[in-house]
Order: sequence, then C-alpha cells, then structure tokens
Amino acid sequence: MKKNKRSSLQDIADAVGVTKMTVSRYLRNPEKVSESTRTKISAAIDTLGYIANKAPDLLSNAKSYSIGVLVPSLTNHVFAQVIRGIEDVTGPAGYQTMLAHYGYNPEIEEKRVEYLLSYHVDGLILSETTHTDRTLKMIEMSGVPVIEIMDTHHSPMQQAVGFDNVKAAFDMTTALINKGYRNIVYIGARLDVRTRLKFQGYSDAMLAKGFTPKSVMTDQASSYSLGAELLQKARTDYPDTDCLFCTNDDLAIGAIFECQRNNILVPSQMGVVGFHGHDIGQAMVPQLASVITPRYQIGNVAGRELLSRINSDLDTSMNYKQVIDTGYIVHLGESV
Amino acid sequence: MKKNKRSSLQDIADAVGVTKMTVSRYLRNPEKVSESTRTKISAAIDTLGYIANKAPDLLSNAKSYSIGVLVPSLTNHVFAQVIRGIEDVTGPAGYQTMLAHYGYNPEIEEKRVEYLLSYHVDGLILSETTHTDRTLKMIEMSGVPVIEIMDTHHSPMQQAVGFDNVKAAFDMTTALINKGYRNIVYIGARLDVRTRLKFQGYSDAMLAKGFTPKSVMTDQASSYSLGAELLQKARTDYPDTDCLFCTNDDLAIGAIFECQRNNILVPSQMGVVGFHGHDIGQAMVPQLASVITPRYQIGNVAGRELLSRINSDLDTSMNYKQVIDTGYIVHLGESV
DNA sequence: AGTTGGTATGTTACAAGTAACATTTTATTT
DNA sequence: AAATAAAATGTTACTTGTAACATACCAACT
Repeated sequence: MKKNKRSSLQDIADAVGVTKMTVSRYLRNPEKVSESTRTKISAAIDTLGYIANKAPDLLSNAKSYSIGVLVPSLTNHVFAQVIRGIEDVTGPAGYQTMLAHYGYNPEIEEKRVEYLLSYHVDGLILSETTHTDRTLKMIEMSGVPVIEIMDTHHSPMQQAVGFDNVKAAFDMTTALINKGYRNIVYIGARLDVRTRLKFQGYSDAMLAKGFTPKSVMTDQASSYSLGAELLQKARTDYPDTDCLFCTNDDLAIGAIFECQRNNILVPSQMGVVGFHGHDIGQAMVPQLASVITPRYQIGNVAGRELLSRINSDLDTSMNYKQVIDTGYIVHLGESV
Repeated sequence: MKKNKRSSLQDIADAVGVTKMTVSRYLRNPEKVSESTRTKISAAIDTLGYIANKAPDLLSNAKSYSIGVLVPSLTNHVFAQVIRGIEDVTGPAGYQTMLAHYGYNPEIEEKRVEYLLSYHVDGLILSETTHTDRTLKMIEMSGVPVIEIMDTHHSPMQQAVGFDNVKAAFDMTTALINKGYRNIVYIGARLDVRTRLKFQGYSDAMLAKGFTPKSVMTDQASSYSLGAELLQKARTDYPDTDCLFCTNDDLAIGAIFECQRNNILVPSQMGVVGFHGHDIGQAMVPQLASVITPRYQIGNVAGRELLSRINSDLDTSMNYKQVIDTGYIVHLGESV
C-alpha cells in the first residue's frame, strides 16, 4: 500500500477546476479570487488537508522566517530560559526558531550550523565563542547575521550578547574573600570555555588578595551527584577548605546536599557558591549564593538584535563588531 | 551593500568550467568524476564555501532524514531525557531531529505540526494524546508515521509508548495508604491531561480504601515556589493533612523546602511525594519519594519504533494501533 | 582503419509555488 | 449594441539538484 502523497496546490486546483495559480492567490490574497471560487477552494483544502510546502520558498530564496538557535545542551537549565527570551521576541514577529544542540562539541556544532543553513535560516544565535574554521567559513559565505550569546570576554564574530565570565567570577571571589573566606576552592566540571574563563577570574581575584588558587576539576558532565563527589575530593585534597566556588548551581547544590548528609554546617563550616542563580538554588534551604545571570534577558536582547539586523537593508554581517553586556548580580544568599 | 548570495552548484560549476551535473556527481559519487576535475571542484567548493540546499530534496519528495519531535516544554526536565533517548537512536541512523515546543497548548501544537510537516519530516513524535481536529487531519493526510509518548491510558492515533498515568498514581497512592497515611492531599498544577489522569488514579485508590480524595489545584505552571504555596494552602484547607502527593517533583521539592523553612519534619510530620524521579529529588536530603518513570527509555523505544516504521514498505500509518508500555517504579525514598 | 567498450561529461525534464505578464470574462457606461 | 473598464483567471518562466538518457572522447582490439 502506498503512502498518501501529501496534496499540492495542483491537487486542490484539479479538484476545483482551476489552475494552481488561482489556488495560490486564494492563499495569499483571497480577495483577488471570486466569491464562488473561494468557497470551492476552501472546501477542497479542507477535504484534502493541504499543507504548505517549504521547498519553493527555499528555492526562490525568499526569507524563511526561521532563525536557527544552537545551544550546547538541553539538560542545562540556563538555555531553556535563554530560548524563552529569544522566542518571546521572535515568535510575535512571525519567526519560527529552529532549535538544535551539540553537546559542547565544536565538530557537532559545525554539522548543526550546516544543517540550519541548508534550511536557509534568516539568522543564527550561537552559544559558544569558539568554532571550527569551517563553521566560520560557512557563516561568512552564507551572509546570515549571527549573534553569539552568553560570553562577552572574547571578541565576537559579529555581535555578542552576554556578560564577562572572567569579571563575574572575579567579583564573586572578591566578595567571598571580603566576607572572610581564605581557603576557597574552585570546583569545575565539563571543562568548556566558560568554565575556564570563570576559573581565570577566580584565580585573578585570589592572587590579587595574596591567596593561592586551588581547584578540583573533572571533565565529566555536571550533576548533583558529581557535586557531592567533588566536595569530598576538595576536602581530601585541601583539608582546610572553607568555601567552594562551583562552576554552576548543580554542582553547588549537590555539594550542599552532601554537607547535609555528613552534618557539615553550611555556611558556618563550609561556604558553597554556585553560578547562574537558578530557581532551585533560590528556593532551597539554605538559599544558594550564586552569580545571578540574566538569561531571559540575554535571549531577549539577542532575539531583538538579530531581527533588527535581518530586517535591515545593510549587510550587517560584514565588518561588524559589537558587544552588548547585560551584566550579572553577585548574590550571597544564605550559603556563605 | 548586497548580501553574499549563498553559492549554488551552478556557481561551483561555472568556476570550474563544467556543468552543475558534474559537480553534483562529485558530491554523491566522487569516483565517477575524473581525477583532474575532482581536484578543481574540491578547490572551488573550499573557496566558495558551498552549503547544500534542502529545497530540491523537498521538491523531489525524497526522504528528508528529519524527524519532528514535539514536546510541551523545554523547561520540564522530563523531556530533555526523552529527547536524549530519541536522538541516541535516530542520530546514529543518520536522522536529524527537528525539535519544537508548544507550551501545553493544542492550538500551538497544531501550528508546530504544520510547520514540521511543511519541512517534510519523515516521522513525528508527539508528547500529548489530545490534539485538535486539524492536527489529526494533517497527520492523516500527510501519511507520516506518528508516535505519541508518555501516556498509554488513551487509545493512540497510531502507536503510543509510555506508561499508564492512572495506574501509576493508583499504585503510589495505595503504597502510601499501606504505609499508614490517611489524609493524603493531591497537589496539581497546570491542569493538563496527565495531571488529570494522575488525579484520577489517586482518587480511585483513595476511594477503594474508603478514604476521601482531597486536592489543591491551580493552573499556574509548576515551580518550586508554587510547591511552597500549595503546601501552605493544603494545610489551611485540610488541617489534618499528613501527606502530599504532588503531580511532579518540582512541586514536591518546593513543598519540602517550605517544610524545612517552617520546621515541619519530613516525613514524620508530613510525607511528600513527587512524580518522575528526577535527579534532584534523588540527590536531596531527605531523598524524595516519587514514581520513577523511564524517560530515556521511552524516547529510545519511540525512536526505534519510528525508524522501523519509516523504513518499512508497508503503510503503517493506516489502521495501526499499538501500545508499548515501558512501566514505572514506585520509589518511596526517605520523604514518606 | 574501423569497431567495441568504457569513462567522462552534457542535456533535458521534473518537483511546488509565485511573480510578471497575458488573456478571458463580467460589469458598466455611452 | 458597442466600447471601455475592471475583475478573474490563465500562461510562462524561474528557483536547485538529480535521475535518466544522450553524447563525446579515448584506448584497445580485430
């Protein structure tokens, strides 16, 4: 048995007894079609269940009204909010987002970019500042506007929206030192670019105040149970540890739970700090200290900027460098 | 300044001095092109940065090697794992997933289905069992195989993979009653189909043992802070409440934190139960009681079934009804 | 030299929808 | 009734890549 071939304008046209051009008109400018034809076409479309075909749009190089959004991971809560921020701007403007993820891997990112460009997205939002040469080349040749989000420490391809991870970690570390902590250990996982930048900010701050940077790092993916493990490793490696600066909230929360299981009081015996300020950390007892990052706003601003460049006549993709800093908040909560 | 038009096979062909047919051959069967031409084409592609165009594939009605995956929400952790389960099967088989979300709204789901079908996805995975008439019609006419995941209580369009929400809630409630709880209150948010099914299972179990079902419901979206609120509301509305059965882990965790803030001991003064068995609940202190659902496996099985139907010659979308039950685990943890 | 066979490349047609132009039909005016 | 304007519909051409078929070229063999 053969599959229902999906019906085309021609099928509708045949059913009604007109040419497909008339059906096409009905779909875009119904008022240009006579009342009686309109009724018949409408009925035929209902019966046959016509679904538009994107192929001709792509062929004629029309705007696709799609924008490609590439995030490293769907598990990471950071990006759910970024995506909401993007779609709250792009959706009402009539754009669909084509979402893809690449597991923090630049080679997979390259494939995803190719995939998105093959569908003629009108613009791209990337979550990373490091890309393969071919990724850069493809984007350049395609001429689509690109925005890189989350980090503004590196020089962007074209335009970046986010905050400076180095500075954020520096500020948090300084605040911890000012609060009296002396043996702060940096806890890192999945050693991606941003983790390294944050570690740099932490180190700079420690050295600036005359303390030695210490760290426990792994390239496993973050999880609550990994946070528990790394707390124990920190206490073994550096027995006088009085505070953990974790590269994200998941690790920090896992560490706090592990403290609770081991009757280590937070914050009096051990300070714990995360990064991003997720809901769970803010809801828990004790409330988690964290650098609160404006994820929704980053998405929102990135979406707005991208649309404005898509709809601009200028070719903004060439020789264009701009950084938009959305800031962050050092929040000390109850866990330090 | 005009945008770089992205280069087509014709552009490559012109640069080399052959026809686009030769370039096309180079891309699919390089060995059919002479050594010297091959070198020149390869160089031209590098220089011009050719990116494949999906349009002709769509036009010629070829397989798109894309499958559409529709989830209600990206914030909901349940679906991140389902997606991983799907992609772990579909990725290695050469399929891309086109991911979209619809905020639990059937009208938006309809739009997303239309969008995915307009890109000629080879198959669809939906996360809901209720759809608009037009959604059903479009899917039927398009002839693509569809799998509905998460719930198997309803009769599926074609094929469903998941577990029976009513039965799961019934079993958990029965376990709670057997453990000695008498005044169990059901806590529901965002009153979607699955919440209603779970409430039904809870009610059935309560009535079966001669107890009165009680509930606190809202159609706000779930969050940790909402869990805190609803705990307080339950204590006000039903002062003798001894256990909360929350429709998901987020509410349950929020309720436990609120207990901690108010010195209500869990589980001795208040039992708290969630649904899905997320990492955070399993990591926290006390470990959360929850119905652990095999989310990764649901995605995995759904992906495998879908691929097998896509690659089958039979038109499996017609007159096909099958339910695959992946089960669940009633896990009592430390919070009851 | 002429035939055969293989290899490399070219030509044509096609998929779906739409812009631009052409034609037909209907309504309105003289 | 004929002329004109306006409305409705039709025709052609175009976008990209590829299958199917056609042709050109060269080497090897009779």
